[in-house]
Amino acid sequence: MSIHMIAVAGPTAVGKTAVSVELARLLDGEIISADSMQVYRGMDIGTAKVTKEEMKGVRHWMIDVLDPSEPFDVVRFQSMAKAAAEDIAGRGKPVIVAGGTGFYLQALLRDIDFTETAEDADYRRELEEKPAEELYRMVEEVDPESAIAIHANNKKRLIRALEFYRQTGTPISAHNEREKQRPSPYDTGMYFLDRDRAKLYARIEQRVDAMFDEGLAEEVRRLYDAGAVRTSTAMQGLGYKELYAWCAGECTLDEARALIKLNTRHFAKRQLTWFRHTEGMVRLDVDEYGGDAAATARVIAQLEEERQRKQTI
RNA sequence: GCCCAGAUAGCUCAGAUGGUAGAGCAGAGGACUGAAAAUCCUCGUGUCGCUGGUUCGAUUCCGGCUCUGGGCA
Repeated sequence: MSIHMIAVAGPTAVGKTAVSVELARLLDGEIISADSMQVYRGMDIGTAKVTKEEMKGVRHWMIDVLDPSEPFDVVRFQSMAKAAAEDIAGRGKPVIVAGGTGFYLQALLRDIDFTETAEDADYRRELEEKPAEELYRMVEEVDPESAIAIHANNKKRLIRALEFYRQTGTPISAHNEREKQRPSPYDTGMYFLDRDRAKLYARIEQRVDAMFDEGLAEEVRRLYDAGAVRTSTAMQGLGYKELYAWCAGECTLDEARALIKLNTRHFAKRQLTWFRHTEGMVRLDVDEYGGDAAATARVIAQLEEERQRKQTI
């Protein structure tokens, strides 16, 4: 029997946390957080990390598992989350994957194969120094398919394509194609929360203000004083990168606050683009349930039951 | 009250020696398979404040009015 997973996705600030906790209580499940920033210890306010009270006794995984100085990426997430899922399922409980990082959700739910390769920091550094046009020409050379798929200005993805080719001797486009065909090995139901755009944006702004009231600036200052590195994965987090600039004396606190609101809105929009286009994702408008987490969780539980019943027929 | 400068896209502004206009930001849409809260792409028609006049034609020139800055009283 394959592992039963239920994904609760959605843009930042829609209310995923509360819904996932209610759902876990309803189904007696455990939650795996699919979030690239909540894994870091000491980054609580800016990541809107679930508090002990909000957990309501539900066990959470993938939270506070790393120090901000450590790098983190999909592969690492996938292996850790997969182990957690097996642990939970091994005890006969449903796995609830909650989070807004679409890429992570996909990696776990579809069990994408990221062929294990050794880090090659030197090669990457070498590529980073080259202009985009040159990288693009190199990709055209070894992997014309990727050259079509990746925009010539997207250095990050061009570098990855080159890196992949050098490490495996095969084009990443072929690998991607293969992974795309593969169906999920799990029994998964995917739901994403959404709500009126204007309301979502208003919530984001209110939440940023609330974070400042709770001491976001001080939290980042603490990290900064502890020697956080600007280019680290942790410091790419929303709220952290802007306030890092403030710590470095590059802008005022008000400017940082406004930028955080703006960047968070942009981020929410990107998340929505991802989820809307994910095959099998069911959209739930939380406004329809009066923004009530328990009610929303009940709807998901019901849809899940129907989905599973249809499957056995 | 007088003088000066403005009044153009949601915001900040540019522009045409008269032929109905364009950037940045916001906003919208999209991509994404080892940085993903990252990285990257696409999308700009609005009574050019109102009203007379000159003109084939005015948002562009001239007059008046309204409003907003600044200055003088």
